[in-house]
Amino acid sequence: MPPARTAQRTAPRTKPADQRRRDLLEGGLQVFLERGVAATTLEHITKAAGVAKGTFYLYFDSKEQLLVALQREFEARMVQRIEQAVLAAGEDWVARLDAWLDAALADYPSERALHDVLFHHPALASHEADVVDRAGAPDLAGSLTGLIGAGVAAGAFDTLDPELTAMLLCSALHRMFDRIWHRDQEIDPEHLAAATRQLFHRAVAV
Amino acid sequence: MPPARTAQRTAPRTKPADQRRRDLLEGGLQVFLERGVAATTLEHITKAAGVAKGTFYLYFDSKEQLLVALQREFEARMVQRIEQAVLAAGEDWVARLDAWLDAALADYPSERALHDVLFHHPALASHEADVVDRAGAPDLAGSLTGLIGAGVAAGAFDTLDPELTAMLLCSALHRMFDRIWHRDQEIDPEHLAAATRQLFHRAVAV
Amino acid sequence: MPPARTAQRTAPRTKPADQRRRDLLEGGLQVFLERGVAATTLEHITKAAGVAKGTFYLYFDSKEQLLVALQREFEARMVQRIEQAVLAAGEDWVARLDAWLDAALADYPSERALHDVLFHHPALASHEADVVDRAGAPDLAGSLTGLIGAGVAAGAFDTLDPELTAMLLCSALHRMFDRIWHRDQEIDPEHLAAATRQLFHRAVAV
Amino acid sequence: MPPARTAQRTAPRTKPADQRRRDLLEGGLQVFLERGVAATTLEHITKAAGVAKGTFYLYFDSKEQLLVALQREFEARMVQRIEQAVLAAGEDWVARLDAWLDAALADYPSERALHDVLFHHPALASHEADVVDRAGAPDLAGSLTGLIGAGVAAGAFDTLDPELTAMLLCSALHRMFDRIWHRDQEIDPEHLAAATRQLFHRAVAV
DNA sequence: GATGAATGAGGCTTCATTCAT
DNA sequence: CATGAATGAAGCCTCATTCAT
Repeated sequence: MPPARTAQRTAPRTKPADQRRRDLLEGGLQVFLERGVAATTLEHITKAAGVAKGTFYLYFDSKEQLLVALQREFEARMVQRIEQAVLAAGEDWVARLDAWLDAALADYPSERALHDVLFHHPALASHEADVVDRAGAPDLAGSLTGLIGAGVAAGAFDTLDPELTAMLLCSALHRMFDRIWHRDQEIDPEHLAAATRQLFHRAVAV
Repeated sequence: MPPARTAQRTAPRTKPADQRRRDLLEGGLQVFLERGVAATTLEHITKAAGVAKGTFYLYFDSKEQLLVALQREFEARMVQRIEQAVLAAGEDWVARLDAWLDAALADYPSERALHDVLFHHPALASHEADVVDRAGAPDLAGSLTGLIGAGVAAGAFDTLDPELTAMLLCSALHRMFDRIWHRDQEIDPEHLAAATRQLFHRAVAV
Repeated sequence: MPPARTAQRTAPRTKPADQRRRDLLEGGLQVFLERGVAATTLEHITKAAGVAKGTFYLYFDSKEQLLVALQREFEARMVQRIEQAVLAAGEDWVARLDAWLDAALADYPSERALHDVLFHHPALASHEADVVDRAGAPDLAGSLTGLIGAGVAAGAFDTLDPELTAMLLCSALHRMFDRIWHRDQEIDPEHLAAATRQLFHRAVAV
Repeated sequence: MPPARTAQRTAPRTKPADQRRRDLLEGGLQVFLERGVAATTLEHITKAAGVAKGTFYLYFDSKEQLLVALQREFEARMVQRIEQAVLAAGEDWVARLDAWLDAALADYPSERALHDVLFHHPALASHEADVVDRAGAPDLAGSLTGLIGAGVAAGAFDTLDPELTAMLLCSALHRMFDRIWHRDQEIDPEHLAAATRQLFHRAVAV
């Protein structure tokens, strides 16, 4: 026999921890996008997540930590998509490189706001923030390093230092989007892709 | 309430406006370097500049404005040094490109803290900050664009789009230093220079 | 923002003290009217008066003093106008009383902003402001007291206490305008005059 | 930074919202009385209320709002006392009017400081403050209007415009106390009551 | 007399974080 | 687990007043 229900019992007060964490992450992202990181308060975040202020601290140590978690997620997701594209590109090394670049180019703009908001905050660069352990998080440069390194090993690419080259190319991409976005320059995507591909090819002497 | 009286009546209180502005700029830079932008307060800045709190607002509208002024100065100075190096490199286009790169590589590390502090603050990227007029300020990418463009025109370089290529290379440099610094990776400067030069050369098909 | 330097020195630097005081008084009044007393700064006042900040203190001890001077002026001018109207009213006591009232009613609205701004500031009522010597300044209540007192002496009016009655009637007038203004009630001036006159007449048993 | 830890862990931090609001209202009143509105800071208010500075903003939007709330309360309480006195006065209209006046006269002085402090602040009269919704708040003039209007309807009083007359009489009372207080005139209360009553009677042609 | 750059005390308000329930 | 009232340090900025020129 079912126990007597009390008249009002709308939502269950406890949710699985994972879900709560998700809510916070997503609520935070949303308000960060809406108002910028600096202008976002804990109040906004928790309200967006549908959670009380104190609850936040059950899942994150500080506002800063939420930001870092978000950044990690963002990059990890992007890496994942790119690597799938590379896998789908077949055996040819140039095709693989092109696939890597195309996927990156396709991804960056689609997450402009995200990228923009997350990576332009002192959290990543402040004096203390380096303390945050980022080790092991999948990153773009690592992904490209793997690809170029393998290509070099296979004799398809040539470069003095695969890792450095990968880092340089990744950096170029990253900052380039920053500049394009922040200057509101209209650049034809096709053209941009062509010029970028040229640089990538030349960088590994294809 | 009137300021406390001191026995002495000597020191002139007013300085030329230019000097006061300088003081503030330098005081601000110093404390930004010491404690990071976010942790710096008006109090710190004015104390470092040897000036009363209210005086700050006679010269800048806000903390943010001081930062922007500093950023402009920093980039302008760097561009100036680099262009002088290029001028001194003679007629050869490759030598000029190398001079440009060497000067940049030489400059970046020497001003690491500066670069670091100034360019990693929302001021440059925040939702509202784009409002700030940066037009006309000399910038690195512009400088490289000029060089590559001229080289292409002279038939010495080849690239689909000089401007985009310049931007990509500048971005690569800029971010690369970020990453190196923030990861505390020890990279042999010689090696780094060689790898970077290779990328630059290849980018313009030298 | 650095102060603008002007090379030129057009106007003569010294004016007669009386004129300077006038300038300040009028400049002050103007900005008080424009932005309200609380929102007005010394900066505004001196700028409106076309005078340097320091100069202000050559003529007034403080912002407060300027306000008091303005209040005195305002009331004095009003009293003067009213007494002229009474004088012009002839020998009849009721006609005189009516003249007094009509003049007051005519004057109040025309200086609404003035009255409003000047008399609604703590200066008049603050804990310290009573220190200000207002003795001897011509005032409305005094003027009415004189009229009623004389009328009583002449056997034309009757009231227990001319002074108190005058004060009550003046107060009624003063506050009434406040209320009307601040509630934006539209009251027919004719009607208002009639009702007020009835009160005045009855107050002195006419 | 976290608040300093104290050894004790006893006192409950939260009170019913009503009580907190009360505390703030009373603390505010107390310091307003002690030092005047203009000289009172949030610091003083919250200290007097035994509350942290931030807590204030949980209950009021600004210092100004606290003042307005206090003013409303003061007038409402006074009206209430007066109306009770009128009720107790019986059926006779003149007795009722006298009761109204006597209660008002009895009340004003007893709350001199309160009245003084609360009603002499720009809040009530400033350019923006009219925005504050005062609609529906019981007020003195409204109370007197009711009484006179009813008396007129009953044929006991006569006046051109009950509302205007009530407003004039209230204003007279209000300002008269101001003037008496601020000039430190010693007026015999009996005498004052007699003179005032005469005005009231005559105003309604009793 | 006149100037206006400089002063600096202090106000208001925000907001990350805590903790008693 | 969850809550949200309470905290209070700290920041930015204003502005009446001074004083060296």
